Amino acid sequence: MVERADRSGDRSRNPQGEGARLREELIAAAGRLLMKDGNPNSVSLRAIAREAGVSAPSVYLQFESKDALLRAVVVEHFAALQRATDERMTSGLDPVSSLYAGCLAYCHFAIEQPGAYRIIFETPLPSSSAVAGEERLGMAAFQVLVDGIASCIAAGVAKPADPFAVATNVWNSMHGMVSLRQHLTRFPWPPIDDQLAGILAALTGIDREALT
Amino acid sequence: MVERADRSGDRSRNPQGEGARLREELIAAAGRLLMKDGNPNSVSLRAIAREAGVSAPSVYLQFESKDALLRAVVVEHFAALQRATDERMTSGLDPVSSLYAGCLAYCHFAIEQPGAYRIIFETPLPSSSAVAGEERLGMAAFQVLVDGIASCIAAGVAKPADPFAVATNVWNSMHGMVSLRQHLTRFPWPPIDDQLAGILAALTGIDREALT
DNA sequence: TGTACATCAGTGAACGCGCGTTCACTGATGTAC
DNA sequence: TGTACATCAGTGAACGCGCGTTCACTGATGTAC
Repeated sequence: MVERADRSGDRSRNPQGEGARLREELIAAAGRLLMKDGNPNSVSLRAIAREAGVSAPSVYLQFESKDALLRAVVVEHFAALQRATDERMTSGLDPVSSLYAGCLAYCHFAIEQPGAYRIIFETPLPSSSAVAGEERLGMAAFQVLVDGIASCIAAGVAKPADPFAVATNVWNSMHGMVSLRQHLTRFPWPPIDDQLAGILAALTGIDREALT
Repeated sequence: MVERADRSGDRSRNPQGEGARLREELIAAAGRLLMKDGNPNSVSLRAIAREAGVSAPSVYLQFESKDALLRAVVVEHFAALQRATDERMTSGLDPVSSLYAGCLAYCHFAIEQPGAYRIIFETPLPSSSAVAGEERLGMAAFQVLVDGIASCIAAGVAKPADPFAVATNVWNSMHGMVSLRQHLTRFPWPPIDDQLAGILAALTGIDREALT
């Protein structure tokens, strides 16, 4: 997806007509910074430009403002999270293991890319049309979880309930698990897959033994 | 607890020997700022001093650095959260309604004081002796939840399980509920007490109808 | 009782820094004739 | 084929700002004689 991951210093100018590549390079650079330290608030426009091997004003060739850059970064990482989750969630195996695999993928993404995860859910986006679009995207992603749970209910392996309400609970719980793990690293956390299986079983009524 | 809540401008110097009062005033000022906007990262030392009606250098009469001030703010708000929760959790009624009341108090605190709640769990504290002390405090607070759940199990109203593991799940889920509510305000959230009751019932095995 | 002095809460000016953003520019590459 | 010109990616210097922190100070209050 990202062809060039230049380190600062050895970057050469893009060929004519390809200036827009810088857009992807900047988003990738932001991703690298977010991977290093988990605090998205400390990621400055200048730091991103530096990481991309480019001067700060160059950012304005591709983005209207720092806010626009950050928005693009959020959208990109959100898409990555969605991709990782959906792939597993719709893997076509039985509904229970699909659901479990999808949820586990969500947790792993959050844990392995804490900065990316945090910027998705903690970046304060100003109310604008761009946000409305993102909101629709978010609901579409959430719907995949709702469907996964509905499938389990339909298959008779989860207890009958409103799939939307159950999905809300599952998602909330996963978010709590992964974000507390990020900040309270010394708490005696159980293995993430065990904890997830336990919570999933309790919230959906799926047999704990069926979650591998 | 805080005697003086002076607005900037009308503050008069503390009487001699009472200079340490400024310490509480600064913490209270930080609290007011955190109540207004939920983003703890945007709370600067200068802004806190301004809110307290005092010049920026005055902070250094009470705190060694901005970090020390922030640490004190975290400790203060953490204590407030613990107080609010413990009061309800150990209210002496039957174990189920105590547990539910305690958890609900936790959620309400987080929702009503989002800035305070966020600073407790999101402030990156450097590894130091102060942190170890805080960690012990945190575990003590968590133990109250563990005990509440253990009581329910002992009373035979919650299904037998490791209380520590169940408490971890409950806490994680509550954290997820409240922190996502803060950031995704347009999601169709169910009423917090309904959602909490549902999750609590599922995770502990307590009869949903027993949670009022 | 009055006066000199110590204590102590709090300040104003200044520092160097990194930030987001603007502006006039440079210099390589492609195109027209 | 060579030359003039347009296009376009990217830059360096500068701006005003708020930040955390330092430093020498001010001025009110209490104490000693």
